[in-house]
Amino acid sequence: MTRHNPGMTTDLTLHQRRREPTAAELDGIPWLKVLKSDQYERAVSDLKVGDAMPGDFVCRVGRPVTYWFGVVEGLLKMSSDNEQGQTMTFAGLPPGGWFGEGTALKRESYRYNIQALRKSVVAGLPVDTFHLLLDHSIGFNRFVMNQLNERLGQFIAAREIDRMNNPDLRVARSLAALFNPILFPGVGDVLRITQQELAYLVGLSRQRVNEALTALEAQGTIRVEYGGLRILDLEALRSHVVPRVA
DNA sequence: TCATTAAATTGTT
DNA sequence: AACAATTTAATGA
Repeated sequence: MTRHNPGMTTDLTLHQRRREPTAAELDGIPWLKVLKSDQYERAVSDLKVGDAMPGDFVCRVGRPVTYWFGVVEGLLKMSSDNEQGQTMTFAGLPPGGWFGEGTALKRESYRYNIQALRKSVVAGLPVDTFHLLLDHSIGFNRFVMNQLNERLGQFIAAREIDRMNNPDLRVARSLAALFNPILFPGVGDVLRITQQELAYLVGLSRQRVNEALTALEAQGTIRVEYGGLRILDLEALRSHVVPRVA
């Protein structure tokens, strides 16, 4: 697990900067496409979006669940505070990612902090609507099931990443997670992330991340672009073993 | 639309 | 951590 202290305390985005979603934003919400017209209408009318500024909290540990959240644009991080008050970052959340279905299902309280790493657009579906869709839409159930299954795989992979001491491998596997097309269909071929942001997520220095990215590019699995990364070979990122540096 | 300037990001030590 | 180089975004004529 990676640790760092952002030291910011802002309020929940959907409570503060809430507004109606635009057509383009609705288009970026993957599960809307599986709904039948009446359910679609209901979902769209209940959906809210909010603009999150860097450091803003989308949700916090212990707060009662109000929404099922998704990333429309930008980059969020999922983290948790340990006893010593340090922050452990579990995962980065790029566009197209929806999370918290576990807690939404059980109507519990949030088990993670979700915070914006950069200016982002966050969407939220009220829990009641979430349950309504679960009760009436097979397509929605299938989406959520897929989501849960894929995320389980991601968490198992994350534990392995944590044990790895090779920074190149850590970066590669973390990137593979961010490029997961099932969990984050909004990402596509180019992931918008700075090397500094990636460094925060994987818990390495920016220099070391830069080095790893250069190696991955030389290997032909990604291409480094200004403010983002282009995926060329996802399978290689997931499994390919980076040559040991000695 | 283009040129200039500021800001952000990257590459390197 | 610091710095230079590069790329993008913002500004205004």
